[in-house]
Amino acid sequence: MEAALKAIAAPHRRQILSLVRDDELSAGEISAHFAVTRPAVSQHLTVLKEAGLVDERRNGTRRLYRARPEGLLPIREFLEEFWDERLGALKREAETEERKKDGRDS
Amino acid sequence: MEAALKAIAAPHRRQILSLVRDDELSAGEISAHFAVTRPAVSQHLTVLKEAGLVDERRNGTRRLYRARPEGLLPIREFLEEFWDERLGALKREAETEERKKDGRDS
DNA sequence: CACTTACGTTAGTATATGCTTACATAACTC
DNA sequence: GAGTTATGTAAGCATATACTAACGTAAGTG
Repeated sequence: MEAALKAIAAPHRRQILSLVRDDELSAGEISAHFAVTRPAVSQHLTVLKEAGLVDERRNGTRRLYRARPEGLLPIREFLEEFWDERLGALKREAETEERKKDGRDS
Repeated sequence: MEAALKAIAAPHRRQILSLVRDDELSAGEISAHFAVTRPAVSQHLTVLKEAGLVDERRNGTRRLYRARPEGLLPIREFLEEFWDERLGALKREAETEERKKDGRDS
């Protein structure tokens, strides 16, 4: 999860992910969308690939990339667990408050 | 979302978040859980606070922190949208394949 | 009011990151 | 096989980040 989080923490990489979410694109097509140089985009693609967020497929001299949404699952699970258990904690606190207010205490 | 993503991309900050998820803790209590110095933790708390991921409350000389799970919502939404639309794209592709196989084409 | 406690803030440093330019490579094209 | 196309890799640089040690400060305590 660590790698995936760091990967999507950078705006350019999120944009790249969005680009290859629905379409499989070549490195060149991807870099055409950015102001930075092609090697910079290539480096971002490497980061995304190592984080398991994109798949790479070679076709002739081109390399085609496509999003790999499963790579985001660990992050989703982390967030959902955090969220749900926090809500659970709030609920418990509310119930504690309720008991206090009612003058009950067990 | 940018700030929240960068905030949770650092392991120490995720650990801090987990610590204050269920309990409100003071800066000192939090830093007691880490090998790094107290100022380092204090800096992490500032980052988390500015990202909207924790609330700070002052009580005498102490500062009490607690997780603010709503701060994670934008990230959750980003991930869920990404996920859902990607699945949609896969579905459309599958249907296209289906049509090809069947020899139909409209 | 001196003293302590619980903190944040500053300055400095080492490492990581994002980028560029220059170079290397692998696959098609004649 | 020489030349072109598509792309990754390496070296170098500027900025950001995570940390430490030293200092500043506001709120309680005698």
